[in-house]
Amino acid sequence: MIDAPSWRYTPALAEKIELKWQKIWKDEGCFFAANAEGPLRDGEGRLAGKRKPYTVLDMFPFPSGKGLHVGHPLGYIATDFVSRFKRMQGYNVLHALGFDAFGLPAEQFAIATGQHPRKTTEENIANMRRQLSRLGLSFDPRRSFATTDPDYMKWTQWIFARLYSSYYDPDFLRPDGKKGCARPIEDLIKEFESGKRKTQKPWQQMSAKEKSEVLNSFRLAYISDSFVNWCPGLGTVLANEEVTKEGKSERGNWPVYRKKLRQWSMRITAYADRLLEDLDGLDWPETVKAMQKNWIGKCEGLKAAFEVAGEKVEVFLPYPSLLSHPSFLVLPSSLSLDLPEKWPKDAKEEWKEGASSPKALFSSFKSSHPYPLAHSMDGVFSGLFARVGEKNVPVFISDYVSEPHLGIEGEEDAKFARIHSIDQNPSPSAFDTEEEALKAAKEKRIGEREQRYRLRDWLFSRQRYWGEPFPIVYSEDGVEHLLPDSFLPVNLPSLPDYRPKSFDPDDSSSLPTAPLARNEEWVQVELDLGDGLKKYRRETNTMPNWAGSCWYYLRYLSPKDEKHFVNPAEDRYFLSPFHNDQSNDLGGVDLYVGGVEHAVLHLLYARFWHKVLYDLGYLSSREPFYKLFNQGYVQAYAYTDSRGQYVPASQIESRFEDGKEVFYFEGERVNREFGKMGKSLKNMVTPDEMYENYGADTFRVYEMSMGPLSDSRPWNLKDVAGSQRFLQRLWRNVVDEQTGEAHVSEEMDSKTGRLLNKTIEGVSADMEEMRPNTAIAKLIVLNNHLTSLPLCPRAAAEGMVKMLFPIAPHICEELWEKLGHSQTLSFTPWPKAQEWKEEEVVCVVQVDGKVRCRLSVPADIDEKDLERLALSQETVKQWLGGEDPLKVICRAPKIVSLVSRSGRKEK
RNA sequence: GCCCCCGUGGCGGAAUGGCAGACGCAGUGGACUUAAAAUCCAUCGCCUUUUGGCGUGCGGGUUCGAUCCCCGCCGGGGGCACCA
Repeated sequence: MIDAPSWRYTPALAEKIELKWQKIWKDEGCFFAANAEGPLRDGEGRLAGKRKPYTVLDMFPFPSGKGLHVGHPLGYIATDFVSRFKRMQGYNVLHALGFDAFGLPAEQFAIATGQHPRKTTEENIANMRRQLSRLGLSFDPRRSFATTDPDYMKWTQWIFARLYSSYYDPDFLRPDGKKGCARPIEDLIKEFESGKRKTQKPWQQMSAKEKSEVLNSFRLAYISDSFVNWCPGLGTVLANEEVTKEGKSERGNWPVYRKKLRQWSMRITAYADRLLEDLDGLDWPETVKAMQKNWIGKCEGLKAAFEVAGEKVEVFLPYPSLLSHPSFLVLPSSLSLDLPEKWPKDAKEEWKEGASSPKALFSSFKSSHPYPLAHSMDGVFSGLFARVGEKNVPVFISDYVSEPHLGIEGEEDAKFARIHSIDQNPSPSAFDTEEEALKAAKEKRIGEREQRYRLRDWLFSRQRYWGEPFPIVYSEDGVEHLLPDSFLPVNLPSLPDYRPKSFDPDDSSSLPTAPLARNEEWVQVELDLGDGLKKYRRETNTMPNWAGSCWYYLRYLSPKDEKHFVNPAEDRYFLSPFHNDQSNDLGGVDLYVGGVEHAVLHLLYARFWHKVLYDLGYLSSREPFYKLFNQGYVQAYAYTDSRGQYVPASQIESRFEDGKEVFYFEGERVNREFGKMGKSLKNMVTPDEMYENYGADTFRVYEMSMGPLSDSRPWNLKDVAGSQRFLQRLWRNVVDEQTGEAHVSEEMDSKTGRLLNKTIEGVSADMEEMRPNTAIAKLIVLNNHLTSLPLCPRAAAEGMVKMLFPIAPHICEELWEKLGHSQTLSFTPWPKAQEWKEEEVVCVVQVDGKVRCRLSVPADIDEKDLERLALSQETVKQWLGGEDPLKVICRAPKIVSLVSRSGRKEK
């Protein structure tokens, strides 16, 4: 400690260097991306909007109250090295980070800490900014915002208004010349008024309420009656996920009831075809494409055909898996159904209606429900159609024994439900048991491809406080009215108590109420919507937090634009098709990095909005995200003692016993497990600890070197030392630890030159393909070689520093400066490999597939010469047993493969 | 159950048809040191140890040559959950 040279690359020096460069970058506006026009045009004069744009996007973070662990920044470090790499290649890189701050988690955190969500959200954002800023990420600070900012919320509401004011015309030509386009609802109204499009009752004779109903069946954002899981005990509507199999709430175990509720939806089903078609042109992981395809519903189904009581029965199964599922198949042969007394009236009526009229049933399926027959029970039974002769009859496949929503509580009740839902004469002549029916169905299945859209419209209302209010009011006749754009944003009123109301848990007749409904002063308004001052009631539901995350990437382009949600010139400059190296006409963000957990919903919703905005002429690109990359997760070891309790992972001692690693906590042997990083498993490591003990650069290098970016990997604190040693060695190679001055040689030997060249070649390819782990390995090889030299050649040092800069920017800037440069590395051109020829290469000679000899040969050796040379080798002759080879394969200059006569015989 | 992905040293992982185990961690031996840390050097799949033999979950196949391509198993992970 006393003897440590004053210029050793210690964590303390690393911190000093890191803070120094972070300040310089900030003061110089180093990461300002340049817009095509307007106030953000000049990007600090460096780029002047003339370069090719490159947009790098991180998935919108939610500012959690729990703080970050070392897994969270993984994706940000990845996008940062890509951004820095692209800047060095001469691109105008747009890289920004905002915050997705509305939604249930934010509200729950606020409730738990007894504060207002706006306050907790702002605090959490500040904390997250602090933790991230210490990483030295190259975001453009001018483009950051939160979804809760009134200025942003205004445009979210504005986009909702466009969706509400549009309908989908399957025959209208859209900008790319194909059929099917969103159009203003006014066009539809004109068609109704002129009689060009017929309605059941003449349009002119309809009441405002009737007109509203008709239009809502066309609007892309529409209001209708849908089912929800209502839990009076919690005073809230629950997601299906939050309801247990017993039909109770996961939290609190309260009864849950199915309720019809008037709420908002998005007509995403209208875009199903296009959402499927355009997937093919995207540079996305195949698994994510498959998940979206599966979700949208054009999946393969099975047609099963068999006979029941002399009649041919065909069944289409949208889930191929259900046939072999341990479920049972019941086939009624008539349409008369006797439904259980216990079933709610609604469900009974819908059931009968659906069963007796296949047509009605099919249309209701298309509009909102995934299963043709089971919609009234929604997932209780996977009800399907069967065709018996000319008749359509219901088929049930189920493995549920209990369905509390319908009053079916256990095995006995479930049987009751089954028996009553099938025919009185269940055709015993065909199948005596369900197993037989299943077997027959399996054997006779016809593997035809069928299409059904299972995709369902997107439920867009939440009975919650912390979300965007709808720009909607209701007149006294119950008809909804859109607020004009000049009324936006509709801000949230502050409520003394924003929590959900409490109800009698057993009162099934109660209805959920939105917290906003409690503020009568806010709800009741007097407005002039063009026909004089009138009284209205505001919509009291709020939007889900998908709303804000559906379009944030557009706002980064022109964050302060007061006239547009995105400035059209910036949209064209940054996102239009072919805007840089994109090979198709879809356009969109160049690179989108985030977790695979958003593979379906977020990505699907954002694509849907993007396409609508494209149809309406606001955007130039057909897709929002051209390339998608899913980074893996950082997992961590956790340790349990003999009682199964978790013990702090940071205090574990490992020893080697009989060649195996074993673990001790306070002298007691403990077990090692593997799982998520977090407080509950006592294995959390925070970025702050890493900054303090190693520095941000070491942390960045470690996270990027752990393995392929797309894989999940275990956090192993011991391994961090390797990354730290690498940076320390690099530092020592360039800087004299005693004086702090650069000590390099102006000469470079040819061996170092060749290795440098080879490294540039390899690292460039690795960076391009987002393989930082192998790039770092190659840089370590070069660095280890430089360590072995008496003095590091300047050219090699400068090459190293340039190549490592995207991953470990601070130390590289410092070394670059010490090497005598005054400009930041950020815009220094990425090194180019020289054209050079190896003179001599090693050739491998194989006999019967085994390497028997190595030859040093001229790189441009001719195949004949190489063959002759190989055959003249004594060892080769020995392995051939003195005979001529049976076969010779020569791939000059790398390999000669010989097949011996004896080797062939053995085979 | 169905679909997708993945199985390589003690560990994280390299190599995508051409010398398996790059690079890092851990381990072992040594140098330096009063000592420790740090640093540096050597070693580091298994068996024989000398030429060699065997090794990428298992069993087949294609090929001059297979971790890589094909077929069949075994094992692990993810999706199929209307959810933020």
